[in-house]
Amino acid sequence: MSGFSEDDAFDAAVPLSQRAMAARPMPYLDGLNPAQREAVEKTDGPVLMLAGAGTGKTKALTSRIAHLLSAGTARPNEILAVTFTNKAAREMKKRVGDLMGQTVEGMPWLGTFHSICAKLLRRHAELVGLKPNFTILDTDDQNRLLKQLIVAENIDEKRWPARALSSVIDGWKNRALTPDKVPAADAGAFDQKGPLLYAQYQDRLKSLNAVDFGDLLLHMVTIFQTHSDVLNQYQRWFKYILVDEYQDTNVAQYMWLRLLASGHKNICCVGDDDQSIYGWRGAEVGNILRFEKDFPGAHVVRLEQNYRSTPHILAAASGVIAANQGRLGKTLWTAETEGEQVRLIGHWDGEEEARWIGDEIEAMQSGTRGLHPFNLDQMAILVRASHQMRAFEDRFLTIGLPYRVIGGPRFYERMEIRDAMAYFRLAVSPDDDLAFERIVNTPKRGLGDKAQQKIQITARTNGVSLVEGARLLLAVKGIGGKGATELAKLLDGLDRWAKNARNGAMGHIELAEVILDESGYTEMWQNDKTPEAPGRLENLKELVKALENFENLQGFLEHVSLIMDNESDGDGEKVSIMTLHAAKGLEFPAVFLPGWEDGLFPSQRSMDESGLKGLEEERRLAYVGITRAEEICTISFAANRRVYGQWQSAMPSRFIDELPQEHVDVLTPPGLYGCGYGAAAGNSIETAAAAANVYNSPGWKRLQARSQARGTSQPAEAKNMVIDLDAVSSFTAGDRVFHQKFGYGTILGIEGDKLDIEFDKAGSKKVVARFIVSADRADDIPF
DNA sequence: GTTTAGTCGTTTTTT
DNA sequence: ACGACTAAAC
Repeated sequence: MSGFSEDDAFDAAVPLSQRAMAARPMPYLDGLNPAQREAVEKTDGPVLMLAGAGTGKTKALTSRIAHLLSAGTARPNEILAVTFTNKAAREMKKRVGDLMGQTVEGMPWLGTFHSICAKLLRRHAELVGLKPNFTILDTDDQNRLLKQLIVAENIDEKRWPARALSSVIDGWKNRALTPDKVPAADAGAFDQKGPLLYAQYQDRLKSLNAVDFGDLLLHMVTIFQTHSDVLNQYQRWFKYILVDEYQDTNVAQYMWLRLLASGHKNICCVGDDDQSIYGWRGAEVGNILRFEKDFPGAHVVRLEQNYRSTPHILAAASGVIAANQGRLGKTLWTAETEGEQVRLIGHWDGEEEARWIGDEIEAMQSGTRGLHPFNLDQMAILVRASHQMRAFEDRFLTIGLPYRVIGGPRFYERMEIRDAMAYFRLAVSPDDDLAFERIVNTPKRGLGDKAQQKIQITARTNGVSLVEGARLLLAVKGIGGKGATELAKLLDGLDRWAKNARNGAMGHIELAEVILDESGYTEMWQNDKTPEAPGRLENLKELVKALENFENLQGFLEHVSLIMDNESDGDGEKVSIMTLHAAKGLEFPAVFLPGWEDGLFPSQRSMDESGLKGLEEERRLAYVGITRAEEICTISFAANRRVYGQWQSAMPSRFIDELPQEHVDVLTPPGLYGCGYGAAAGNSIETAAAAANVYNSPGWKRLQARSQARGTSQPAEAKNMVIDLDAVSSFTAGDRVFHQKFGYGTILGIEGDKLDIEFDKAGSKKVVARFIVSADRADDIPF
């Protein structure tokens, strides 16, 4: 194989300054504690770095790379360093660069599992029947393809939806099972048709010259297993292997690593079994638990000194996680002695919880909580499930508290971005059938199901792409009316754009703008009156801006499927709202953990589906949540919550009882629960009755009284005392207005700096005036 | 072919 | 409660 030629260029490129560093002292070792130093200096043989939360894992990992490089033990291109996310990879690259005191030229093999596998697979694509320029399908493409197969098999797609099949198939791919290796035990999957459809799907992918995310790993494992010459090359090449977040690896990733490491055995895996929270998507905690068996003679280093949280917070987290079985075991400690206890408070319902947290954030921001003032960026709300975010969004919008939601749909999987990309893909390669299907009737061109079917049939009978099929169909007048003119226009445009893309008559950025313009796609959103439309137009602008970093459309498309992140909402100080999963790896001075109720957290579904295993993963999630906090950690729960429209009461999370009392400051007075109401209610009528009771119950009154007395519950209105009269005075009752989230509405009245608005879709709300735009100006919100 | 009513399924999410 | 998606009416 000639696989290495392109990277051999790096050999000669090792700068002299870098080679000379071997002779210099090693400044990167100075800031390390003994355990970290051990993890850095023990370079040879298998090493397991058990790094608890906040123990300087990334520091150790990057120092280790710096050590290998500056001691001359390995060249940058001989180190394989894998992460799970692009963000982590970027961070590591940057920090290695910082440590080396210069930009490290190279490190071509520092990246995510997927991006590294994509790179490898492009070199060896032919070994699994692909061309090197294969396209990488995302989940949406994947589902549409599976749906076609399901329909073709005459399966009721209602009862057996494509998403279910895709998760079955992903499950197999995560376990490195090709269609011929699916175990008999799984034969019944997806109504007995799973294995068959899996095989069909793989064939279809091959004929499209495409792979899905799982294939990137799976194909490489297959290649390594069946072509020992290729495997041997890489075993020799990658002298040192480093793996981040090892507890999150699935079977396929594990096999891939083992195959690569079995030569030199210089593999260093970093992880924390207590932070394994991705079991539901194939991660095997077993991988990290088994490490010493898998790699005999493994050296285990424990990083246990925590630099992030106060002693109380650490103790609370330890208390919770201690209830789990089968841990490798770590005891976090800190040199800190000061700090607040973990705060715990119960609320009447979810809305009150959101109200209280909003007030508390404002209080902490202004420093009226007896603590130093906190910046909004330093505070975060971490929830179990994303639907919990809504209560906070609603509340914060009403009181005018700036917030940012982390997570949600990724930039590149938003509808408008995917549509635009489909246009670009077609301009670059007109035979991209999936792209054509996507945009043929977007914007509406009068080409519905029937017209599309005709195109499909024409294309198939002539053995050509859909674009060519459409052309043929048009030539024989197989289609008429508005659809025909529009289709002709589209094909015409595609030709023109393709020509421009090839000859480079205009810059690729300009070309992208022209495509979006001439296709009528931009116009479609400009005419759209839904509240999302302005945001979508903005996203399109951002997409075009992102093109600046690439040479041409082709290059952009090559990388975008693996690399695009949504790092857009960076401006301004805002409170972060995110799921516990999204918070892993982050830290905040102040953290709010709402919704600690049994059934919500731990999630009932998780416990039902995975039993004790599920519960333990939920507990690790609790551990992750608490350990995100540096100074203040506030856990809360609500007695009642509206879930799927129905009021339900719940018991406080069992995890709350696992918090060690001496490290918790209980803001909740006793008596809210267990007074013979609420908890035992069986149906909604009883619940409603119980609810009415609770409101007047002595326990509830005590809770209210005590909260007032302690000063935990007073609203901190200080900030809103200054009424923004300018903002208010530009409106009068009856005005038509527009709001980013709620859409269009009519002003009912004005109260202070809040406007009482009846929204067309969202109902009536009181919203701070500065979030409101007059409806006739909604179209030209500056982008 | 497009609009509108009705049903269904609601964790967590990267690549 | 709500949003997404599908089936029937326009």
